[in-house]
Amino acid sequence: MPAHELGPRAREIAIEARALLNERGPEALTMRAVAERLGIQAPSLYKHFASKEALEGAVVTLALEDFAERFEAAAAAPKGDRLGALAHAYRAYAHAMPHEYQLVNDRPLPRDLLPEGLEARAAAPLLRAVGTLERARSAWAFAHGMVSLELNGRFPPDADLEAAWEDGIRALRRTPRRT
Amino acid sequence: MPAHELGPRAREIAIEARALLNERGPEALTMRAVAERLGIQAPSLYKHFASKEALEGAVVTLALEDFAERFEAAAAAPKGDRLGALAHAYRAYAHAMPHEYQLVNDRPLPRDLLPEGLEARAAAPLLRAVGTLERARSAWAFAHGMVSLELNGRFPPDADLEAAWEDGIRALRRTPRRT
DNA sequence: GTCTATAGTGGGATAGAC
DNA sequence: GTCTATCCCACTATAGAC
Repeated sequence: MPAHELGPRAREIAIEARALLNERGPEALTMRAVAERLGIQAPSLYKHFASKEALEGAVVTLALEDFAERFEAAAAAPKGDRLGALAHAYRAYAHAMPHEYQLVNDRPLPRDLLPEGLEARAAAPLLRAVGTLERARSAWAFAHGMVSLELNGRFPPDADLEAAWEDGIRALRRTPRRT
Repeated sequence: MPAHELGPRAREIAIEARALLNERGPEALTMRAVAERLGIQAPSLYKHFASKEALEGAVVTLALEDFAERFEAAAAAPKGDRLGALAHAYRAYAHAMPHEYQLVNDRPLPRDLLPEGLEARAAAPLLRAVGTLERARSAWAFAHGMVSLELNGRFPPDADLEAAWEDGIRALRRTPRRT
């Protein structure tokens, strides 16, 4: 069952699972722990989700919907530096919910468990801001790469990450050449 | 014990573990499976590595050494498009050994298990090619982001990834402004 | 350096009653 | 929708003999 067709109880479960993920990380996201958080027993969850994978799909859906809202808001607000605003929103989201970010972005998307159109909705603001598909993809790759390396502590502790972000954004802000 | 001080038998074990990782993925990298591949029992491995984590550290070391060699070779060869050559080598390495790439790059580095200087060695060719730390970091982020999104199937099946790579590289090739 | 035996942990999932 | 009881699996790791 796709996440957008969940019953009310299933939705509550997904919300708690998401909270658990964000508070304690992906390894803590077990059926047992989700159940405990809800004050029920683990087997009861299987009345609402066919498998752990299905529950994770619902969590990914909640996460993508939240991200899309923030990303759309960032695209709407500023007059001038739209790409910079999107980059800032992207980074802020990842830093606010690093575990969730990685669950959504560091592995294949469970597309069959997502509402139709959600993935495209999340991508749309960037595409509108940069104008071409190649640039949207290269800009997304830059942002995802920065976030991923940051979250995993791959840059030196004294690295000036603001400078790296600014450098990449400046390079990508120029109008891409038509091919 | 750091990976560069391994005994000969430990090194053999690490090499088999690496092969197992590359052939069957990170989930298949268990002490049992490594032992089976070597024709011995899992507990025997603990005479050579204190823990699974230590064995993984040795695998990461082998991987980084291999990557550094390829990256250095790519930096040495071409006269003209050095950044493009490095990007190509980076991508080719990731595509050749996707599981290994993710083990090394999609999580924190176990720095205490690595030979001194290896991390810096792997980064050096890019830094030399682009000249500034910010640009080295933003270019690395772009390459890592592209690879990560590619390996996880996050781009549409019909996406022109060559175009996205070329777009990003072109944007990042320009000399960064001095700050 | 390898073995056997085994401890200990934690997880996903099912059956069937209420 | 929740429960109890239970199964089955897989994994890391230790002890002690050879």
